[in-house]
Amino acid sequence: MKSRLRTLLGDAVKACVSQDLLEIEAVPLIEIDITKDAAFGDYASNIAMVLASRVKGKLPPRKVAEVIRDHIRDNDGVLERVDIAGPGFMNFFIREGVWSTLLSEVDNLGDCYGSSDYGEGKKIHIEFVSANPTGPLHIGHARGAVVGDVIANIQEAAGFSVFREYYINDAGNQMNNLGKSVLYRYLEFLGDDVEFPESCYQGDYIKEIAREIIDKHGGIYRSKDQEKALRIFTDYAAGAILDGIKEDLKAFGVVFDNYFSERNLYKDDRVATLIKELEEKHVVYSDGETLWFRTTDFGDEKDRVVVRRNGEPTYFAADIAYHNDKYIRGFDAIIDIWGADHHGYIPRMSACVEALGHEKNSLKIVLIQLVSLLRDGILIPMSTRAGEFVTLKEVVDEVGKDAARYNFLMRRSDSHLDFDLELAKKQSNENPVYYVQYAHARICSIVRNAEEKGYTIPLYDEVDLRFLKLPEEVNLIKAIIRFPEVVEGAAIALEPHRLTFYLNDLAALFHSYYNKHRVLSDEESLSKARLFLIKTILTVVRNALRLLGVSAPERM
RNA sequence: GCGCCCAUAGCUCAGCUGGAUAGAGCGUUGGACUACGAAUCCAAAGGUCGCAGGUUCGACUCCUGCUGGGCGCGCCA
Repeated sequence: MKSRLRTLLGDAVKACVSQDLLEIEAVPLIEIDITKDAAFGDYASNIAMVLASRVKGKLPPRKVAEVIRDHIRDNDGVLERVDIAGPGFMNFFIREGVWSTLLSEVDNLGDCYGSSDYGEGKKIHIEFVSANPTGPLHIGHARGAVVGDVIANIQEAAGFSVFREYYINDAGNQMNNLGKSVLYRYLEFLGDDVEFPESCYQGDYIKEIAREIIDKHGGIYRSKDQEKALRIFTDYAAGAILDGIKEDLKAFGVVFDNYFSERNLYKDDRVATLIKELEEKHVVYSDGETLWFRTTDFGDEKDRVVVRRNGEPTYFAADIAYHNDKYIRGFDAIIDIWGADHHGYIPRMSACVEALGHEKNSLKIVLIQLVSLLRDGILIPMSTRAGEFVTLKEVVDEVGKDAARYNFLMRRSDSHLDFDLELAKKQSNENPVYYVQYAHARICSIVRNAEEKGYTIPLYDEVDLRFLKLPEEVNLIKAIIRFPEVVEGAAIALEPHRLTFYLNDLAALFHSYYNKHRVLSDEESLSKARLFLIKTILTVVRNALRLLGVSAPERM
């Protein structure tokens, strides 16, 4: 509807311009807003006010609005009337009955309703989670996992071709640390007198891995060359932990197309080759002992080291190579999901993108703020280093996938989030997941009821939608029609929380309607019209929940 | 010291990229089950949008300064 009006209005403006009624340099973006007050119609546009200041001869906004209005060609008869109000708003009143005709689309598209071809199939790479395989995922990773996953889903629905990737940081010295940690525990178990260093990973999962190695191979590594043993332990531990991470993510509904190992980048000297290329482009320079990236040329506050004095490339060097690789693989746009504590890293990363010759805004970075885990309002203290943390798996096991995911999606991702375990478990009105799911189950229940009474759930052509004229019904229809716009908006803004807010609104409209009016009554035509209406609500709720990765139960 | 983010109802947060009278949930108070599921609904109370300027037809939104909180500023990852 919105886009329909936008074309209508755009054409009208063009007509005015071509008839020299309005002299302007360029037609600006036509904005159509949904009004919050029925007195202002259904949609409103500020176009006349925007144009008024740019028009040669400076016409008053209301005058501009009048001229535009006179040139609107509403061939389909969508509009009841167009008012000009306030300082120069154009208020569009949609003809009664037009709304319900739009429901045919919901019925026709079914599971696809809400999707669009906005993205034109462009290839998008989205990287998220990307936690080091040095320990199981904890609750802090969970939010990024869900937000990344849902952004990917939304992008797909908006017509992009999406590739989900997890970057495995498996090349730094933290991996050595991991191997050492397991090795020490291993030797400890075998009775050797070792002192477990404080710098090593303290978590119990290290012991479990050590125990596993003993179970499989006994003490054969005790006598082996330490360096060799360390390498074996490192690889084993990283593999085991990564397997666990994959499992935990799967249980959380997060699945990747690819796990990309940082070590891959060092094969065939790919990092070194790229750095050489960058040197030839003069974006990397040497000061005699270290190599620097000239990120200041692209807005960073200082240049960054890519190869250390000792000849070792930095993490940053690998990251340049990784992002370069994404572009080489042919992605049109790249989305990175990072913890908010990495925000200082953004200027240098987007500097790279520019230096590599790509458009600056082809890389978008979504920051995820920290999560405070609470139980009954009391903060649960966590420390990754000390191995004291609540894992993702524990949370999912305790509160369930649906509640966990939904709770992480209820706020903008760049604002702090309190996650209360007891609240997330409560099956009450304090927990918004159930509010939405309940609406779904409730509709399913009505449908079952209707079928028992001999109704078949009607198709669009089988009902007379003129029966739906209650204000509650019109509001519901408007909300249903809005769904594709919400999905598209969320995709453009990379803001999945818009979906949860929308779902809450829709569920509220439905619950209120349900409490006030009966779907199934003695009047058959009315009942059928209403059955059709709730069927479209069902479709939207189910589709939206699917995008969020939350189940839509038929009974609860 | 420099940079980034945040500040909206008692609490937790939205506010659709500058629109008309700033919204929702929780909490509080009072009400609704002899009809499709009360995990629901209805109503009321609750605000100097941190403070002060500026930009314009119009500011919670953009700019500057200040106050208060979070984070970042490694040849760590």
